Amino acid sequence: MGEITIRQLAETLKLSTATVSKALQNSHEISEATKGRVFELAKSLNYRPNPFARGLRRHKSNTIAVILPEIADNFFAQAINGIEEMARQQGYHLIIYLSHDSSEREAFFINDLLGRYVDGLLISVSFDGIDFTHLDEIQGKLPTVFFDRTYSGSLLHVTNNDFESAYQATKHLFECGCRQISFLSILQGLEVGNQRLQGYLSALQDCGLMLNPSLIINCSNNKDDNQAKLQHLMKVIKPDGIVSSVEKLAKLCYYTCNDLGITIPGDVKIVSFSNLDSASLLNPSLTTITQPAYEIGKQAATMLFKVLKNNNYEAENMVLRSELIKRQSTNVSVV
Amino acid sequence: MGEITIRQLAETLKLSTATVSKALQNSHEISEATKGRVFELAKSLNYRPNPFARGLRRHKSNTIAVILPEIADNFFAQAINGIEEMARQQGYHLIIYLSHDSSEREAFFINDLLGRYVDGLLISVSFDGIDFTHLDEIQGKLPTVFFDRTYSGSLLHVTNNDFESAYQATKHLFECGCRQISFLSILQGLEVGNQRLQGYLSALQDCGLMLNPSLIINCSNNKDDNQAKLQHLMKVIKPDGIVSSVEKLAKLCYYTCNDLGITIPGDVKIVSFSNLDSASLLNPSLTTITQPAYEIGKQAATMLFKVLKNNNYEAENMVLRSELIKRQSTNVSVV
DNA sequence: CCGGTTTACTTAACCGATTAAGTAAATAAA
DNA sequence: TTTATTTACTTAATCGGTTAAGTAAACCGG
Repeated sequence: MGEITIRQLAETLKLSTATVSKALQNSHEISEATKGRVFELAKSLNYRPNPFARGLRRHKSNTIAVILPEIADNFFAQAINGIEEMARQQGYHLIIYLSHDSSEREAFFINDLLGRYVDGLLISVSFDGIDFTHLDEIQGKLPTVFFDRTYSGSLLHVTNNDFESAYQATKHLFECGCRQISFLSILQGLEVGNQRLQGYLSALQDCGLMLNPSLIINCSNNKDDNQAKLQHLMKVIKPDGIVSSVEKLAKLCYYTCNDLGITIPGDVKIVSFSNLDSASLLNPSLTTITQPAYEIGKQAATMLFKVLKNNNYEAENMVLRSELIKRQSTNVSVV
Repeated sequence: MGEITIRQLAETLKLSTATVSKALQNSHEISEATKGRVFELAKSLNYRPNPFARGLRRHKSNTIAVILPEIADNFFAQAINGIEEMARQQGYHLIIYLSHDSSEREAFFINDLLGRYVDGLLISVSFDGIDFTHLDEIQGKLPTVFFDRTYSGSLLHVTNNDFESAYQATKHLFECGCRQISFLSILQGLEVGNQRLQGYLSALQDCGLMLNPSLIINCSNNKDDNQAKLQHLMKVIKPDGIVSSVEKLAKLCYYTCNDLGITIPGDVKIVSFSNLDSASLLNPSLTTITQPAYEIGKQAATMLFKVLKNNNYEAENMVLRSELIKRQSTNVSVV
């Protein structure tokens, strides 16, 4: 039993497909009596318009795409939650792509999307990022909102107060007595990474601390590599405070400290950007800068739908505030 | 500048659209010379066939849907990773829906999907589950593979050895000296929940322990409710071991024990089904039954693509093995 | 050299909706 | 009463591909 088509409705009701189509759209051209008959039959047969036919004609899919670096990360998982919530409310479908921080994959996905598949795009750009030409190509072709990880050419975006957060985190460590504060940097090519680094640097200056370049660790997505760098940091440089710009590096710190017998927060205090919901259950519980991930997703989606509705690119970029949550990993007196 | 259509290619090359279409599909009806010309032009103009037009004609979208209860959960996040990997390899798109454990939402999504939007479905069913009629409706209409959370009428599924895992976990607690072993039950209406409970019961029996019904806590998705039940459990029933059938209940145990000054693993030992990747960083580190979540997603997707390719519903259901990882929360001598 | 087959195309129908343009009947305005 | 307008439809074109059916030219065996 094939799906119900508009033609079947029309034949049953002895009407033309045009009439049925218009009736279903509640057009003023159609009499109330006819509309009633059409609605009734459509409902009773559970008629669902074929999305391909509709999409072909309307050049609209009621679908938006989300491109993320990864999903097994609390920040992105929560962000998707926010995005999905808005999409569902608006009756949109959500297609998901994971770039795994490969801009090559990202470019592949975007090429696909430009093939008129989706009405809009939400993206948090991948990091391995040298080549942004695929992102430039989007401009004017596909309504796009960047969130968290933006790039320089992005028109619309929702971000966090990353500079301020990193500043605050660094200052917090200073106030806890740290004088050799290390910064675990990542996402160097992206605005978000840069802002966090700058916040750290600015805080150092305001605290009257000299910048020691060897305290800045440029991390990557290569875990072994990061581990080696952290080992070196903890063994040789021996900072008394660490600002980690992402969650996974903080975890790596914990493991490294465990291995080396370095105690947290006794020997070194740690604060990390993180949306780990079990941060307070860690040993020791982790002081975090927690981004409003769900809200970021929600706001980014809201912005996109606004653009789609008004059919223009006018919207105000948003900056949401992260929160510094102090826990044991930066405790002054060890419990 | 609108998108390139097949007609434009045809006009440029002074061919019919039929020829171009066939050439692009590498049809034997078309000469090599012509194919070459077509491919070259298509490539140089970055021609992308309109997916609506194609879908309309072929009744195929190259898209599969995934319906999950939630995403901010390590198990599902990892499962999606596996699914996405396979989908990308097969050139399929992935539409995601979150039921938030509401079968009403789930039914709404499924109704949508039955409107010929997608080629197949991967689903882990929602729990609030009394009414499964929307799942019954799928049968024969939409190729579907259930994973982890199946339901009784499911034809194809990928699951875990949940009975065995719960059995093993319970026995592990027994071997660690526990004699009052509590079971935190959830997903009672679903096979997975039932299997876990049965595994627990079976282990009790084999260990020669009497079943004390008040040790079985029927939890829900209401956090406050669960918390109250756990408070009661810890204060009044005072078990010396707990098997938690999901991650979030284990976390709640940790919080509850913290509140009540109950020590883990001293006063009570805990083992939980969990894919928390920071389980080993918790205080104390958590003994887990860890499901191969990525693999489950991957296998479920593989099964679905097999069904789609062969255009039948023949595939062998899979049962993947979870792993019991012993950590401090079930340590016999406190470290 | 002729009928039959193969090759390499083209023509046209089709997928299922939307919508511009057309039309007959009813109603209103002159 | 006649014309203009409104109402409530229908017809047909269209979106951009796919594919069954048709065709002219080349090829081929007897």
